[in-house]
Amino acid sequence: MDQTQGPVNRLVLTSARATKVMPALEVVKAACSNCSLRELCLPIGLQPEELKRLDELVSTRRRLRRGDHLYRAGQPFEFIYAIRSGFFKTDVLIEDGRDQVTGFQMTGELLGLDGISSEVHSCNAIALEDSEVCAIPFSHLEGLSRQIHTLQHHFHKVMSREIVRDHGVMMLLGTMRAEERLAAFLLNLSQRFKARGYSPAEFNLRMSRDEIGSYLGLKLETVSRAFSRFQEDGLLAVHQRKIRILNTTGLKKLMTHQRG
Amino acid sequence: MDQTQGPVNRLVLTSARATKVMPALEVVKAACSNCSLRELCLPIGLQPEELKRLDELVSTRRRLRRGDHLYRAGQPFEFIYAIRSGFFKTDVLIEDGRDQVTGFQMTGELLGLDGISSEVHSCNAIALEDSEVCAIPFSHLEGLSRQIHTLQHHFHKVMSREIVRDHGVMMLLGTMRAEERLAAFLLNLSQRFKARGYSPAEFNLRMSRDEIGSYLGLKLETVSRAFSRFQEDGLLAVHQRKIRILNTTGLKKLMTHQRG
DNA sequence: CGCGCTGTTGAAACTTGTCAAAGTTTGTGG
DNA sequence: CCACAAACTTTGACAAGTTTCAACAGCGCG
Repeated sequence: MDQTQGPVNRLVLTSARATKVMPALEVVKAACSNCSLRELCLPIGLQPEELKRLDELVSTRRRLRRGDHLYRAGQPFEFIYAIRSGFFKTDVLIEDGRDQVTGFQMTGELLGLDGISSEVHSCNAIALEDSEVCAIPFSHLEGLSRQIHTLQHHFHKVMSREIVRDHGVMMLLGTMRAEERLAAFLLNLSQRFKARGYSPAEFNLRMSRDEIGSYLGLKLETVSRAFSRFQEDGLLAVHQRKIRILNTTGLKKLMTHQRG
Repeated sequence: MDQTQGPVNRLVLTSARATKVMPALEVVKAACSNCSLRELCLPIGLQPEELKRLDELVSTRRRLRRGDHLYRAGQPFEFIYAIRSGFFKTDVLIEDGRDQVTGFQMTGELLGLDGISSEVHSCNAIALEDSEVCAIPFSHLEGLSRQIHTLQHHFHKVMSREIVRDHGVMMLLGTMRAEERLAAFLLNLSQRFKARGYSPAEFNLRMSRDEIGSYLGLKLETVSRAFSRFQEDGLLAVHQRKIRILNTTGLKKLMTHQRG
């Protein structure tokens, strides 16, 4: 991630809630136990002993270049992926050619949960910048989570969180108008960058206006106009994909403003 | 469920009342092993021995009248609920007063998965007709699924299926226009009724136009107009909440029709 | 230095929402 | 069992928001 500002504090937290600060950072090897993301990712709350056993699962690392597919809809499901670095989008396609971005995923988040239900991936996952993921064989994960209660519970929480997130997006798509959607989108990104130790006020978008539009159920022109409007109103400074939030409260107010 | 046509195959939806009337059957107890839904619900694929152990979990039954809340957003999460009979909706509310229906659930489906992530329910679940559910203490379910591989895997599939379903709704909300959304909605209901042994062509809607609209991201007037249009075009026969699908292919074609 | 991709802006067209009124059904209490 | 109220549904006319189409600007790359 080439954030405009590097990590301002060293990680960490899961949801917007728990905050914890880790002072030192060891060298990263291909193991959860010395991964800087362990408090953000799957290993949350595990004991050192348990962590070691998780290490054995995460055998494979995979590097992707910008534009590469991590997996495609229709491919057999085998792995859950944890994002070590980088930025992804997932999208679904239907026969008639329409498609929609269903999410943007960043460091510490899991990809592939959609594949469990039918043993086949139901969406595409595409790297929006050079990225690295840990591939976790799902059957092994199930095996280990039968042995480690904490891991099991945490995994269930992650899946549930995804469901709750999706409900939020449904809400956004179903009830908000264009500018409200974009405000909600930016505030969400801001919060997630913040949670990862980056500036919540200034960041680079990894996705195009078209991809934002697809995610928000809008045409790219509408997204572009909303950006312009926000800039006119002094809420943002926008230079291409570089965003600076000037007025967070203003954005929040706009987002929750009753329509009409 | 007062379907316009009873079950067309032998999948019997038992209520306490129905049981009394059927002398040949044993009295229905609060157990999965003699529940007619066991092939639709959580116990799929379990061995008789394993089924017995699941029985011990499902201690509580709960009856609800039309309009009753099964749970409310903000309440502590403790149970997963399996619908034995009836029909539910879930909805989310945000501060500014907006709300959205996030789903309609029927027999054999699970409710409450949203609560796992934060130990608190994130939406309301409301009965749209008199209903009955089995309450499954989630911690027990986790415990048992650490012992029964099949149960664990099936539960993961159910959660994943919910995620995939949500992606479908996002697609619908993000890319489809009003009539396409309603067509998709009706075809989905039709399919689910069919899976339960009811007529896929003729059914009663359990929800109001307003609730359909909320789910589809439309105003009730728009839903009403779409129904009228479908009727004019000979796709449906609509009498209040009673729907008869006259032309399934027509609906499908309409649903997948490119916009423009 | 120009080409291609991405983003911005304008005007017109289209879809859906809003407001309003009237029709229909359901539920309740006399 | 009827009458009335409340809730729900339908329909029309108009307004608002978003998309579509089109032209152009800016940036990055070869």
